[in-house]
Amino acid sequence: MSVAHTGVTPQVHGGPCGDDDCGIREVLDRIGDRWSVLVLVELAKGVRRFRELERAIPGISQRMLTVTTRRLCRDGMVERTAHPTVPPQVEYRLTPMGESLAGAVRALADWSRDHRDAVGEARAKWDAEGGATP
Amino acid sequence: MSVAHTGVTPQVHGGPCGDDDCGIREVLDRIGDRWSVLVLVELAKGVRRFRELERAIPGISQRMLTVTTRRLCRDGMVERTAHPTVPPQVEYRLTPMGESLAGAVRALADWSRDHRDAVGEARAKWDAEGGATP
DNA sequence: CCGGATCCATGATGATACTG
DNA sequence: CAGTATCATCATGGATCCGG
Repeated sequence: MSVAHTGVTPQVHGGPCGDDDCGIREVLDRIGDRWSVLVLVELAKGVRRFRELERAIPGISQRMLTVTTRRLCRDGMVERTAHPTVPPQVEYRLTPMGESLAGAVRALADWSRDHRDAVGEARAKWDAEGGATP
Repeated sequence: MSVAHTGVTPQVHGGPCGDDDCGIREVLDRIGDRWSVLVLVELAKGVRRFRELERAIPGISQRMLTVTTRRLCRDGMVERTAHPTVPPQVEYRLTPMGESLAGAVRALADWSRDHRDAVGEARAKWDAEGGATP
């Protein structure tokens, strides 16, 4: 893709993928989209309001923030608290399970940071050689 | 992209994550697609040939397997060895970096299995309540 | 401020047929 | 066996307008 999307919800085409899956697709179907992890990481820093999340995550649109938070709520990762004030005030915070997931995600992020350069080199090499295998 | 959020709040997990997205998007842009992790997990079991991978991953098409393995090769996760025999014989194996990534992915898969039920319940509850905020 | 609803562009994926 | 090529499809996500 440049991995832009990847279904967040199980696609209609999804295959059986029985036990070979290791359940890995389960998570990726939830956080593999463009924004979920970013919201997760931001909320791991503390309680946030809608507008705060929007400002903290450059490039996200109102719609995608709504869609993403809602999805995370549905999956039990995020808790939403609306105060009936004027103007409206809504707070988002991670549930214990959400915190747990954020921790697991952070491990992967650490891996990414540690190997960023190596991946870049491998890619540059591949591109320079035109995809051959010398 | 630079982060614009106002203040860095104390970390919940102790990990700094101070910059931007912690680089988490970097990995997800590589393995967040539908097939990469499945190929990764299968190759973590040992060397595989093209057909073997195809059979081991239900639902993947020839094209997507080609695209996916090639991408993993380009990023330095997989090594491709073609034997000039008849019929052709091509072997794929993880590089050390690929093994490393597979390990990190396995951790996430473990999380997934451990919380599968909890997520299912949360989702069922949400759906039953029509997305309300009880 | 916090969204919901709609239209639309894009790109990942799938199906199928064809080579070496 | 191990791909390559081409076309069709459909979710994802962006833009925008509207309402509470």
